[in-house]
Amino acid sequence: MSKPVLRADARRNRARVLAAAEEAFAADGLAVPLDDIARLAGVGAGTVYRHFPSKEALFQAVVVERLEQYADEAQELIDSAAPASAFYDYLPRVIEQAARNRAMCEALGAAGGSTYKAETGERFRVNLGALLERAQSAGIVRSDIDTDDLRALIVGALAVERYAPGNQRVVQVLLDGLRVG
Amino acid sequence: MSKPVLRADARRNRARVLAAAEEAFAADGLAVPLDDIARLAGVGAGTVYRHFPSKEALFQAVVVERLEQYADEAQELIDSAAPASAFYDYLPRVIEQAARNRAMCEALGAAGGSTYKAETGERFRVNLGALLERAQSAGIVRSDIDTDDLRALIVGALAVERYAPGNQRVVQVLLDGLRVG
DNA sequence: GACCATACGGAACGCGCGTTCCGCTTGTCA
DNA sequence: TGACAAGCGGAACGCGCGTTCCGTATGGTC
Repeated sequence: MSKPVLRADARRNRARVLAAAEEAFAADGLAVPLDDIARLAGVGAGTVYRHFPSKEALFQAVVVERLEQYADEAQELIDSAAPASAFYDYLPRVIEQAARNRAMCEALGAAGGSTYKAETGERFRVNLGALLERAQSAGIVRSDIDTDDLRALIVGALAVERYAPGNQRVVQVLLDGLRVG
Repeated sequence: MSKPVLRADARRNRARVLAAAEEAFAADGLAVPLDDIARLAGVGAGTVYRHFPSKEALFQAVVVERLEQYADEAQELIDSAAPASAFYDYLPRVIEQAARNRAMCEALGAAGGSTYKAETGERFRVNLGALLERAQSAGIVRSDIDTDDLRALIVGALAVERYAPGNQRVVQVLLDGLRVG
């Protein structure tokens, strides 16, 4: 249950694998062959499996790391920015970042996220909800949507971005739809 | 180049394969194994390949058929309904139909549709554009978006529907974003 | 009813990829 | 510095699936 203290080379290799996975998954999503990740990391396939029980688990690790970053960014805005600007700063930024990252598109878009969604990215969800509620209280965002609706909208925006990269107008339509009517 | 006149059983089997493919692709998308389709159609795998050069081609055939239906529906509304109601009738309907059909979600969402998109579904695209322009001329839809933007929005809506099925509110946000601001 | 091109079924093939295994290497600690 | 556990690489395995092949069946025709 605890950490049996990793050997130095093991620690180094683990970091390499994570970095390689981050890059490879971002570019090609879950579809990237695990051997490619191993080669990119400069290790053998067996080494990857020493550190992660499965390809899926490695993917999870990468995704969770990113979701924590997103949660951090949200937290900063919650702490320091006005409700209105915080919300409308954050949303396009997260959408753009995630759209450039196929791993995040697939992870966020996975219908329901069902199985393991429970704890994964909970902090992201909570902070997203906080940003939303503050914006709603400030009267700048329509009040008939909740956190899950917003998350769904982000998924939609990601699909749009992947379909027509860099199309500002379409994402703008989404944002305009959120404003109080 | 022409039709060498199909034998009766061949014609029957071709129809069965198409029907089975329609059902299977709708449920599971391109991921469904071709053997499953063959079994569902009550034929052998070889028979499927006698009628379609590849699984991908069969998928295409199914998708094109559906796109023609969508184009037909658009045409009817163009011919008989007022610009405003035509547009806002059509969009949710197509979104709902396509969302229930994984094949259509994947086909429409395929980034760019690049390779073969040229002619495939062109009639759908054209009619969609007509509905949009009429609604814009009537002053009921913002004028800063074009047909491709609208198509991208549909892709986004499909992603939303698949993520949170039956969520009326989210699709409503999209539609509201389209109205003149 | 017989002939034969057309069409059929499903076994077999090839390939890609996730995962496992095992003989060898290397960091660690006394 | 020697010994041993921890870690490593990459070959090998198993499986799923798209595609092909070929011996058999059958609809159309005279």
